[in-house]
This record gives sequence, structure tokens and C-alpha cells, in this order.
Amino acid sequence: MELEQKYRALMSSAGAAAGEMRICFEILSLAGQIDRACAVRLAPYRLSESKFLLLSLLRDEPDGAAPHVLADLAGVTRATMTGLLDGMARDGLITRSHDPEDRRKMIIGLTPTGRVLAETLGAEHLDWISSLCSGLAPEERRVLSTLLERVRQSAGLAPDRLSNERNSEHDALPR
Amino acid sequence: MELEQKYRALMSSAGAAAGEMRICFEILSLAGQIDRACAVRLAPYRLSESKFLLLSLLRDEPDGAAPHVLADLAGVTRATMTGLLDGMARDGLITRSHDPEDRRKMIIGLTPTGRVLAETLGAEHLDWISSLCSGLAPEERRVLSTLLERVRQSAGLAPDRLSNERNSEHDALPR
DNA sequence: TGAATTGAATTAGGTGCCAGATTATATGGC
DNA sequence: GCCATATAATCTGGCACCTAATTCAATTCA
Repeated sequence: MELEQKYRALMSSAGAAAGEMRICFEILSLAGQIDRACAVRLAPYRLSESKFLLLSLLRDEPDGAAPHVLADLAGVTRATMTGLLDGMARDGLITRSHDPEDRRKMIIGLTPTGRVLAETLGAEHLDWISSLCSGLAPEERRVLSTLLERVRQSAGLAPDRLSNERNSEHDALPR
Repeated sequence: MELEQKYRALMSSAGAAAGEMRICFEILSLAGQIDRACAVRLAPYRLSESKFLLLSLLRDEPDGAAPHVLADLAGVTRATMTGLLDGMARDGLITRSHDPEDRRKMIIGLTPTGRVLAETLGAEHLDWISSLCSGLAPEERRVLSTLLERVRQSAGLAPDRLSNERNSEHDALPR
């Protein structure tokens, strides 16, 4: 498995322990390759991966949704969501309207253009994603899944953790 | 294996094909978790993953190196390298000096502070990386590696491709 | 020699992500 | 009614990426 350049560099500066790192870098490289391929696929539509997800989420919410709900669903902060919505509004994919009940709230909905894009691109892109691992037999997928889970556990990684609501502890850098 | 929120959202909007996508999202989620854990580890030193790599590269180049060489080794564009170097110079980790032979060139070197950080943190961080996959037996690593390679191949992903020197084709978005 | 090309580094502008601060609105006591 | 608090969205500023454009030096070549 070909590693990304940065990992190759890290390995050559590592000497002895290089072999043990390799598998880790293989996981990271494959993920990077998938992410890049995904970005390339979506670029012609002026979409990022996050914006694509947003489009899908809105397609499933015919009455629209509030930004903070979308942020939680997409796993990004509200500030980030504001930025994504800015871009998509500029590109004419979504509308922002005030909730008449509670004027702090916005209701995000798809424009006709956005809806068409969501409908046409949605299925196609998800098909592409499913195709990525179609080279593995069901049994192989199970094995792969098990091994990945083992890595996660032994590495002691926490599942997700997005600190929209109080979560920091560390920090406080000297400087 | 717990998926990142964004992939969970994508799967619930996907219906039937959801099962086939899952393994792909597991790979991406694990990689994301590793990246985040890495960032958390390096943050107290005001380093990103890229800056850590840079520090390691410079440690191995006692006479310093030119920015474009570092960019190639790190797998980023020259512009990105300029930004990374700006930050590290500001934090007192590197020096920039002009090459007396060719005044277009800069020579990047470590400051004493930078060298100390490179020496102390270098080995420790690489140890941490090797430890990530230490939960797998050698044979399991081989299996995992093989499966990842199979995914890469069947997905038709190109290895790396960083377009510092002419590479674009697509683009030209309608707007 | 002097103009054109190549090369190195940077700047400018854009995206996506974050934390933290701010603004506006709602709501629950009192 | 009024204040404290909570909540929604946004703004500010920062980082790490990118591409494209710019600046300046060196080299080539007519």
C-alpha cells in the first residue's frame, strides 16, 4: 500500500520503529485518498463533503431545519454551520428564513435548485461510496471491521467528542 | 465501531445501501480519531501534525533545507510551507536565512529551542504512533494491510498526486 | 547584452474547521 | 414589569490547506 508522502517522510526519519508505524500510516493514507477522491467528485458541483451532507439532511427535512440542529447532525460547531450555510446560500442552494414564532431562530430550506441537486446527486454519490468497498466479500468486511475496532480499542481512542457544550480541560498553553 | 456523527447522519439518509457504506465509514472514522488524538497530543507544544513532521525533517538536515524541498518532503504546496514556516518562525523554532550563493533561496534551520523540541518530542511522538497498532499481532497486521490494499485497488484510487507542478484537468466550473 | 524564461518564495484570496465573544430574543422567577 | 439567565445565530480571529498571481533573482539564448 502506497503511503502519502508525509508518512513516507516520517517513516524515513524514524529508523527502527518504522515497521510498526507502517500499518497505522496505511490506514491514514487510505482515508486520505478516499477523502480526496470524494472532494474531486463533488468539486464540479461546488460542494464539499460537508455541504453534500447538508444537502442530504435538508432533502430529508421538507419543512426545513434550524442551523443548530443541522450542526449537531453534521457533527460540526454552530459557527462552522454558519459558514457552510453562507456558502450554500451564496450558491443559491438554500434559503434562510426567520421563524415567525421565535425570532432568534432561522429555518433553513432548499431552493428548487438545491432540491434538484440533492435529488440527483444524492443517490449517485451514495452509490459511489458504497462502491468503494465493493471489492471485499462480506466475510472480508467483517474481518476488516473487527481489526479496525481492535485498533481503536487498543489505541485508547475516544469515539467522537465535539465540544459545542463545555468540554475542554487541557489547553492553557504557556506563552 | 462507533462512527463519527457525520457518517451516522449520512447513513440514516441512505436507506438500503447503508450497510455497504458502513465499512468505508469505519475506515474514515478511525482515521479521523487518530488524527484528532494526534492533534490533541501535539497542541500543548503549539505544533500541528505538519509542523511536527517539519521539525523531524529539519532535525535530520543539520545544514538546513530549502522551503521547496521541505514542501516536497512534507507533501504540501510551497505556499502552505510558507505558512507553516511563518508560524514556526514566530514561535522561535526555526530560522530563515538567505542562501549566499543564490539569493532567491532561503535556508531553513532549527533554533536551539527547535532542536531541543525536535530531539525530545521526536522519539516520544513516534513511539506513540507505533503504539497505536500494537494491539494487533504481526499476522493480523498483514491481514489488515492486505484488506486495505484491496479496498484501495478496487476503489480505483490514485496513490497521491499533489499538483505542485501542473496537474489539473477537470475544473472550469460553470458557476 | 538584453529580453525571455525558469525558479524560489511569497502574497492574495478562498474553504473548512475551531474557540471564544457578541447580539438579539425568549423565558422564568419575583 | 423587570432582571437574570438561557438559547440561537453570528462575528472575530486563528490555523492549515489549496490555487493563482506576484516579486525578484538567476539563467538561457538570440
